[in-house]
Amino acid sequence: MSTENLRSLERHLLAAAAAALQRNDPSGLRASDAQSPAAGDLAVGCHGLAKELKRDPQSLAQTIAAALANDPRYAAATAENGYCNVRFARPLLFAAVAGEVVREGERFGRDPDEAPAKWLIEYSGPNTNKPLHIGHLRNTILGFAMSNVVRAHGHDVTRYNIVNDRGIHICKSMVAWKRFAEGQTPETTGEKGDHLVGRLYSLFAKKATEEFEQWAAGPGAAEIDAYLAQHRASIEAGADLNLRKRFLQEQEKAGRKLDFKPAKIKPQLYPEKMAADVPLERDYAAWLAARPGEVAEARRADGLKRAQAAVARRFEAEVSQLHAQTREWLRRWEESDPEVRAIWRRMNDWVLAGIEKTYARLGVSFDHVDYESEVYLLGKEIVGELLAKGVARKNGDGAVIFEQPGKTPADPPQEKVLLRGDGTSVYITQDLGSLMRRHRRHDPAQVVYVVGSEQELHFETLFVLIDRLLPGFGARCHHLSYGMVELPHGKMKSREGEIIEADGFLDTVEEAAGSQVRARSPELPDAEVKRRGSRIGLAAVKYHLLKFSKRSTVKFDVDEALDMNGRTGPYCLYSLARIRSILRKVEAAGGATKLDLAVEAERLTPAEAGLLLAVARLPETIRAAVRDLDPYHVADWVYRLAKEVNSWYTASGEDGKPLHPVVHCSDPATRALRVTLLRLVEAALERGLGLLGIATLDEM
RNA sequence: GCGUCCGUAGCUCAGCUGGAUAGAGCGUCGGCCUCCGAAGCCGAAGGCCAAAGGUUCGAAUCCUUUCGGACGCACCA
Repeated sequence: MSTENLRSLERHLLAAAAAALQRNDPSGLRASDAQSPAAGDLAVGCHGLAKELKRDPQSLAQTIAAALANDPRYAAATAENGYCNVRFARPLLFAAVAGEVVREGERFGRDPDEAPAKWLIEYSGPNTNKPLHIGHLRNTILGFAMSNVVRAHGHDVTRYNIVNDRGIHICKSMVAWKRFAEGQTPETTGEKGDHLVGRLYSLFAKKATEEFEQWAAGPGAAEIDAYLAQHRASIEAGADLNLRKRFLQEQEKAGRKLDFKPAKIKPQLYPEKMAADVPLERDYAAWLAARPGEVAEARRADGLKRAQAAVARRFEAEVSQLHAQTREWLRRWEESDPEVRAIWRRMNDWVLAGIEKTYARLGVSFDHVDYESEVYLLGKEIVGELLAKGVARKNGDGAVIFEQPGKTPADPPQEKVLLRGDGTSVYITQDLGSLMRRHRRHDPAQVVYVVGSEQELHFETLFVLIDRLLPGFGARCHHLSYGMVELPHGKMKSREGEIIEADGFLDTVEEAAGSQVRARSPELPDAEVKRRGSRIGLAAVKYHLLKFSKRSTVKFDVDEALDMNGRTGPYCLYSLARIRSILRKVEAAGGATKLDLAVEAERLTPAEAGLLLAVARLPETIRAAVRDLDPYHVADWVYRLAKEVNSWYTASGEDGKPLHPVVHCSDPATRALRVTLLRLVEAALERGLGLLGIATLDEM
């Protein structure tokens, strides 16, 4: 069997093209996909070289085409628009693609030219005060897929999880449990551990609000009044701005065209904008006048809200019993107080057991788990080193400060706190600790953090800092930054309970998929319906989270995620299930005859050659995904291949007869060829979906 | 104010190391189940690629400015 693959075919092509032009190397020439299967397999673009030689691209393409016409490797070569479109000899193309798939087997898709390197990839990062929500879902699915893809490229990947198991938020759940729910355990309430603790966290928020409201209605009332009086002007201005916003939104809803978005109004820009539309301003005055009671109420309520928010800060810090106790528990935790540590350990175990179950159903895993409670002390040491090296300095109250330079002359340097004045650690202290520990353990060539884009600045700082301690290492650390997951009506706010919690959401999708399976196959046993529904539902969710490039913010429309038609996970699964169905029928009919490639490959139609080319593009797809740190490319490749094969096996001629029958193909040689082709596509789809963390199905 | 990212079809998004008629899904409209699975296939309509300048033989892609949007600029994580 040939040892060639698409890439070597491409290299030969470029070399031959360069030789035809009497060039020593193919610089200035670029190989790309042909415009359509009918045009050819690949194309050599001559524009770059034409510029260099000050010649017409088309004449270069013609010279190449003429030279290739005599080369047995090529069945056709034509010049068009400065491109030389090339069709490989069929047996060569088939042998190269099939050879690579068979040769590589499980490893199909790797880059043989890439030297394996040690990669660390961190993703998921759960908190031990609540269950996973869809934000974690995007992170976890993305990180798991990325680690699969980097591994498939040929690297040695270690998957890392970081558990945020310490800090004030954990103490809130603990205080809520101790005060309001002592005695409750996952066993007594029947809840999943993470859900129980998450409920306690919400309970804390609820109790804290009650505490505040009680105080605000009693002893705090005077303080709020004082605040209102003191900040009257700005409060009224704010309330008026909100009223205007409401007015403009109503206008837009009513269909009135506005030349700017009312969603966010910059007060300083506002007057000119409004002046530009005087009728609008006049209408606003009328709108206000028409509802005096409502306007007064809105102003009052809005003002009160602002005042309360302002006063709440002091309340939390100085008055609240609940918050005081939480801070006390955090302090006791750092002092290793036995009672606090025991409760902490117990509740963390509940949460982690629950989250572990969610990972299991998602089919994701990790090689190492770091706990922030274990690395923050090392982090403090690292900060000490930075201090000793003069990278950081202490400020007046003892906090350790790093001054991060700005990016432009207009960008002022920023002071980042690495350690609080009281010696307790902050976010970056812990990351410094875990990163250093990982470096010592693994000496990785590359480190990837899968974390939302809102933390870009944080990682920039982290990498700059680690680079001062380990010169050169900072450049090997990367932040796989991805866009947020938003609900249809806006941003998720976990404190207000406006989240889609992962387990419940997965249940919904799996059930929805299951009921479709049931509708299509009424005779199926329940267990099988459940199994298929679960796979299809998970495929839908995972694909939905990987089908957009990482930068894109995902508006999490549940209906869209539930959609099983079009560019979705279930579609890809369906495509593969159909191939398998055809292959089963072939087996049942006695299998296929042996393939004599030299002869039968000539029967390949352009669509079939296109299918081969699509399969062969996995390695370069993986290369792009690793280059961009974005598994999206693989998701796209899977869909395109599924689409192409779907189109191929359903294609019919004018008479309505299938153009590419397999089971019913009367010519055994063509049948053998198609069976082989389908096996290649099957293997490729299975491989691609596997990289995305999507488990496939034989039947749907 | 400063920084990062973004503005492409009605909607959601690809394409962005400059090159062949700007692609896909959803939605809309019209076909296709005596024919290997209709979670499917085929076709149609729909775009001054935010705007204006520039660089270039050539710009959705590079540069500048303006407008619009998201995120960040905590001794929170």
